[in-house]
Amino acid sequence: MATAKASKRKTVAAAPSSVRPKCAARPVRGKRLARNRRGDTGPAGSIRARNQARILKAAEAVFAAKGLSGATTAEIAQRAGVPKPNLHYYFGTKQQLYESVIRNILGLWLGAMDEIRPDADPAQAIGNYIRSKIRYSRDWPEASRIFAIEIIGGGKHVMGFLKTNLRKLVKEKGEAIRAWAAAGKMDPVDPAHVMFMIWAATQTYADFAAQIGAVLDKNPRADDVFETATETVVNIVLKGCGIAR
Amino acid sequence: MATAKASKRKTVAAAPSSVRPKCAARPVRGKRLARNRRGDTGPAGSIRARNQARILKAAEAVFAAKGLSGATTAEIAQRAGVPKPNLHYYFGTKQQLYESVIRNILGLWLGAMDEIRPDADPAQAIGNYIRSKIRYSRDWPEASRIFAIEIIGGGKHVMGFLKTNLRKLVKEKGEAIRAWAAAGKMDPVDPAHVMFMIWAATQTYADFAAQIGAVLDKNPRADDVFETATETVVNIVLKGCGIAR
DNA sequence: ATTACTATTGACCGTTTGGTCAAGTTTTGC
DNA sequence: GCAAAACTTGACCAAACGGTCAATAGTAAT
Repeated sequence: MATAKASKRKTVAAAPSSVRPKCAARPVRGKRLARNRRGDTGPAGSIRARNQARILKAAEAVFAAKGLSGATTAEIAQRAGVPKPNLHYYFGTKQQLYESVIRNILGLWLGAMDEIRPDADPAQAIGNYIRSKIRYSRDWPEASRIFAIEIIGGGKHVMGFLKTNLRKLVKEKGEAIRAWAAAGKMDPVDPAHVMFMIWAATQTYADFAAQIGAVLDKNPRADDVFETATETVVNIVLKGCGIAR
Repeated sequence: MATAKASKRKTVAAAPSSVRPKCAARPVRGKRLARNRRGDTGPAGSIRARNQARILKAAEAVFAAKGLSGATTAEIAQRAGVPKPNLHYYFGTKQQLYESVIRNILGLWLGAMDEIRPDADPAQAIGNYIRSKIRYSRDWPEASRIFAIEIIGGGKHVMGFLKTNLRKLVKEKGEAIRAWAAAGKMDPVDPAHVMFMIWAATQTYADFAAQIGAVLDKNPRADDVFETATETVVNIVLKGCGIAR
């Protein structure tokens, strides 16, 4: 389809002599042609929305496997089924595309945290939080991997998020945990480190899937792996924190 | 020093006209000049050993921060304080240098596992294992990060290690854990998943140091962070597995 | 001192890569 | 139905990169 259409268009720079007049009258360069990125969402751009989604999805896969520097725009474009300039048309530079992908991911991070509230039962709250984090590792492993690579590399694209949103969240949820401990519902653990432990233990099923699959000699995405994983992590964390059920 | 010596050597290709005779009589190409990489160790090559160590150390730092594809040979060479061709002289290609770095890291991995033996006391054995893994995360965070990036990317350079050495190790140590459970010394947990959890919870202090530092608003390498981390992880895992102390 | 080997390095090269451009087509608003 | 805006894309480029080479310098054994 695309090829058929493309064949109609004739190339113009096919002058056999390789002189090329070097574009004497370049467009002013500075006005920048006002890259038309409009309000981003909105019904007026269904083509825009569709293509952006395709490109973002492809970019997610490639960034997850190879990181920012290892990913090539050509591979992302091919995976998305669009020519490379199209990608730049929608997202500007590779950096900006990466930042768009990261922004998507951070939204999901915060959502899962809502489970933990001081008025809830700790076994329910923390248990459900762990379950949802492991489910998330199974269903969106690529998001987790991109985040992991980003943090390992120093996290400079997410430092703002970490120092504001996430820090605040840890403080809030930490208060809940401290309140539970004060009420004798659990041991007086260090809330932040417990959260680090939960994050690590749950995200490892996305980030280190290759290792887990190799060691278990199983498909790491198999249901029984995730069931045993969930059970193990929930049991150890709850019992380890002295939370009765 | 190096510069002073270099200034003595005169360039030879500085013919002002840019013709360059194109090296008509190239050395046969095929005999390959027998890249002299000797037995690798040995006292006869103290220069070799020193330079290889410098380069490996620099490579470790750069690979840990940027991964295989993000690292440039120029940056590694600069960090090592040697010119780029020197790096190729000792290690061949970037790939091969990377594999050398990886090989170094895998050695450390196995060493730390020796702690776990069936005849030991589980609280001691597992507790010490966790302590040594966290210490390792503090002292060699770069090794952990390289390993993490490698696994996230699919682990193709370490798959052999994972499917043989590590799988065997997990099976062996798993037997020990099962034996402890059978003897009533701990709960009947799934050994492999407990190990995954321990690895995740300990390595996170190397791999995710940037996140931990940002959330805690502290230097993530500070002693008190590591002490609280160790205490938290040891307590939760031991208690969570029903191991009395 | 001669020889043989090891180590050092400036200059270079082919390829890959992110990004641009201008000419084209399609869609939208009126 | 037409003009403006949005979208598409082959061809291209400069910079960066991994890697090579041949000339040179240092070192050790005889």
